[in-house]
Amino acid sequence: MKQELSALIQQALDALKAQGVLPADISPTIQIDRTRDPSHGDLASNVALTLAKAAGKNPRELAALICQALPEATFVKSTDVAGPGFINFFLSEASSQAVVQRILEQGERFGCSDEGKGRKVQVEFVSANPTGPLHVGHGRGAAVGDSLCRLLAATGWDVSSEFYYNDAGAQISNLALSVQARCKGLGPDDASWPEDGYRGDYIKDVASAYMAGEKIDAEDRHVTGAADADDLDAIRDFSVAYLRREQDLDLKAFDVHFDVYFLESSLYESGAVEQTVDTLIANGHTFEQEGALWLRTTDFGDDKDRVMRKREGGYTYFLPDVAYHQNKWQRGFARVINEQGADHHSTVTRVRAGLQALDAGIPEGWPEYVLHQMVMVMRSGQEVKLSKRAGSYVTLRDLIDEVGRDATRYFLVARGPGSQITFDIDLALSQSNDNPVYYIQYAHARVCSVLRKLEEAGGQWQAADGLAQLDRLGEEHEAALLKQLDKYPEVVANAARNSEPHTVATYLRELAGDFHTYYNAHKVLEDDTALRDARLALSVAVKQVIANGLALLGVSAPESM
RNA sequence: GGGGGUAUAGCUCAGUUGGAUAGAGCAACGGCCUUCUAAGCCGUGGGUCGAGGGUUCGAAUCCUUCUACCCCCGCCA
Repeated sequence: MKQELSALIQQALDALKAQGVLPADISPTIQIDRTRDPSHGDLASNVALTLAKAAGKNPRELAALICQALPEATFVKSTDVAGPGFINFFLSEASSQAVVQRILEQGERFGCSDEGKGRKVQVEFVSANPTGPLHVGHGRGAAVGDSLCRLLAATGWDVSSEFYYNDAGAQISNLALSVQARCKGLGPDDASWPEDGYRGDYIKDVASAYMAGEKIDAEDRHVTGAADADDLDAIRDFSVAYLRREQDLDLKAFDVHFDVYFLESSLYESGAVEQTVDTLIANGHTFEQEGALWLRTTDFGDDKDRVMRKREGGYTYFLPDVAYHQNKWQRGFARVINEQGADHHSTVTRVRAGLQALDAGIPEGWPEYVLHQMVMVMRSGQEVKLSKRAGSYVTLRDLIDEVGRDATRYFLVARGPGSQITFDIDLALSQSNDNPVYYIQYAHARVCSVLRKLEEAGGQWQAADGLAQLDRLGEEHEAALLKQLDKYPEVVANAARNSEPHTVATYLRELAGDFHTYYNAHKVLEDDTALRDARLALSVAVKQVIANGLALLGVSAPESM
């Protein structure tokens, strides 16, 4: 619709140029916006404002001239010059109502687009090391990352979700030692408890499962407990598999799925890390100092140079990071989006710098990052500290079990990643109406309820009947709904393009609000069957869009509440 | 000291990429269930958009200088 209007304005401008009213050498980009206030029509353009100076006319006068020069079009009912010089467009009822038909025809595909054109995109998120259950921060990453995947898939991208972790580093030896200590009956307060060991109770569970010879099936590995407290290698393998499985269960309960699990250790095994070092050296971006090998990341915008190979010979985590992203590049992803906690933001410049230094033709802004801020957890008015080592943090599973998946997901994805959020457990537990996810789901359930009511009364409704009567939708509340529904595909496209899933949540809140208002003001199941059919069509369209939108957030759309 | 983030109603947050009179929810107050689910609706009150300067027809939004809070700044990941 915006495109059609834009074309009309272009024609008007051309006509004015031909008449000599406008200088021939101007070529403005024509901007069309949705209006906020219904009295401003449905769509508006500011061309007259942007062109006024070049045209040497005052904006309102110019707007009037453009209006007069606009060709007739069936979908435009009227135009108006308003405010400082906006051109307001009032669409014909038929063209506003047509959105209902599009929704009913396209069903769950409504809102989808082909913007990605089948190109490959990867979203890496969560990427927690297997040293403990997932906490709320991981939950936020999971909610945002998974929603991004759904958005990208809906907009025509070939999406691959990826989970990256380390099963071999210092953290993992630490884990193995902790489990071993538990196997031997030690506790965190004993003198011989490993320094920096993991103190959480879950370590005890890992130990007893290991000693019981349990068989562990994680998504990407399978291990049986050797029940030998002296075999540290066996303990390590078992512990990693056990905690990976725990995380899998957390993610499954959250309805989050990964296509690929990628091991940091594989980068060493394949020689990718060595190759990366060699390339960086060959490209002349490195230097040696005090026995360590450095990469001159300051050449690429970093604020200081970084060590790649330590004096004692091992690599810092920075190097596998670069090797890993080179690997992603080689896999042919047009876009890579890394969803991480904001505490990792310093790696952004570093990794990009490393990739530039490879001189492999990787774009400067690649990969993209979505960084989410901390999640503060409150209980009884007090902050619960998130500390893996202390083992006293609130796990994602706790929240899902207590609050429910839908509410947890919605809460974690409904706000911009940049905003710090406070997860108030008492509030979430209190079953109060504070959580807007119910508000949205309720709108969906209400439509289902109306349909059930119709059926109980022996009535029937078919899409075709409703679509034939769309011109009966003349109420103000109906106009507002139609306009809101029409906006949906744009919301999805923008959310996917800008990696902002929370805008979908905001949109759904508005749509649900519009529907509740409408529902209270007008009866759907009218005796007048033509009117009834039209309103049912509109209601079913609302139900469809809510279901589509909630699906993008990974939240269910219940038929009844 | 350097880098990043944030600052909008009492509280939690939106704000359509620079548009018209800045919006929701919660909290407060007042109304609406013999009629499709009241997890709902309607109404009232509540704001120097952190502060100053700049850019222009027009700024919560862009630039700049401050202030406050959070995160990062290791040859840890």
